[in-house]
Amino acid sequence: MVTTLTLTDTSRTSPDAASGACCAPLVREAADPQTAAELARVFKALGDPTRVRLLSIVAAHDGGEACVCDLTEPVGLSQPTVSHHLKLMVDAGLLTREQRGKWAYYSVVPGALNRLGVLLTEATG
Amino acid sequence: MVTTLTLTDTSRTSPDAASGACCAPLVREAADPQTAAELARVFKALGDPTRVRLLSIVAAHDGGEACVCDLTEPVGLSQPTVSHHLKLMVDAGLLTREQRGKWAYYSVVPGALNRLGVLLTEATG
DNA sequence: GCCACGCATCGAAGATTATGGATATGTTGC
DNA sequence: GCAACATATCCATAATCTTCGATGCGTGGC
Repeated sequence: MVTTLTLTDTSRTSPDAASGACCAPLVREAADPQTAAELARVFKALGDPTRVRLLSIVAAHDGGEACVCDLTEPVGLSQPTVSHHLKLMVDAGLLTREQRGKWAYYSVVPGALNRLGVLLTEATG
Repeated sequence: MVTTLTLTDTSRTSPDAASGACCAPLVREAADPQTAAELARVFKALGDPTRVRLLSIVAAHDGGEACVCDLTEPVGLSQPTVSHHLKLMVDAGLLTREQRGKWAYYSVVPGALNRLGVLLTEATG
């Protein structure tokens, strides 16, 4: 059901994938509908205060990863809700999930935020 | 009703404003709830395909500005809908509106996207 | 196998959002 | 003031989102 945005690893995936380094800085030329849709999906994943906090907490956590049990209390939401938000960000290509034993460890996809940032940053030079 | 995010012009506004250069790159330390909420509001404004396209079209347009009449046809939506989306982005501090004659010209707030980008970009050094 | 634990999924309720038709507001020209 | 035009606002509807309780699924320990 999800188009697997492939913000994940542009080194091996098709270059037309998504918010990767595929396209001009958003400000240079009008984004085509498909690119806009893919971009919007990532932004939408960041468009919720809870998710921003979750992402930030995960990134700042020891080892750059955290399990759900580390996250429910800081954001003050139920475990299903936190799992739901995490899944959204995984689908958006912002987080990865790794199951180790009974725990599911989430971590920020390396470079995902950077690529987004580059897209936003106008090479003002 | 809107908190006027002040992504607009950090040179004269209070430094605690919003997604300005106020805070660590989101990945360095866990964002506090208020910062997360302010950030999320900007991301939410970008979390819609139509708005991404509108922003992109405006930015890429001649003179970096465009009126509503320039925008309805490219996105294929009604004028009220386009106006609504534009207002959302103005409230989020991404666009500015300037009325000149009968037309309302929208343009990207200088530096707004850059500041967002910096927040996302982890100073990997 | 059974139980406890961590987490995902399901289902539902409430809130928010996107969209456009009708209409109000503001501007220009007469 | 009136008419024409460009936008904004209002209202209603359909779609989507957030949230959580209940429940299912996988793992580890006994």
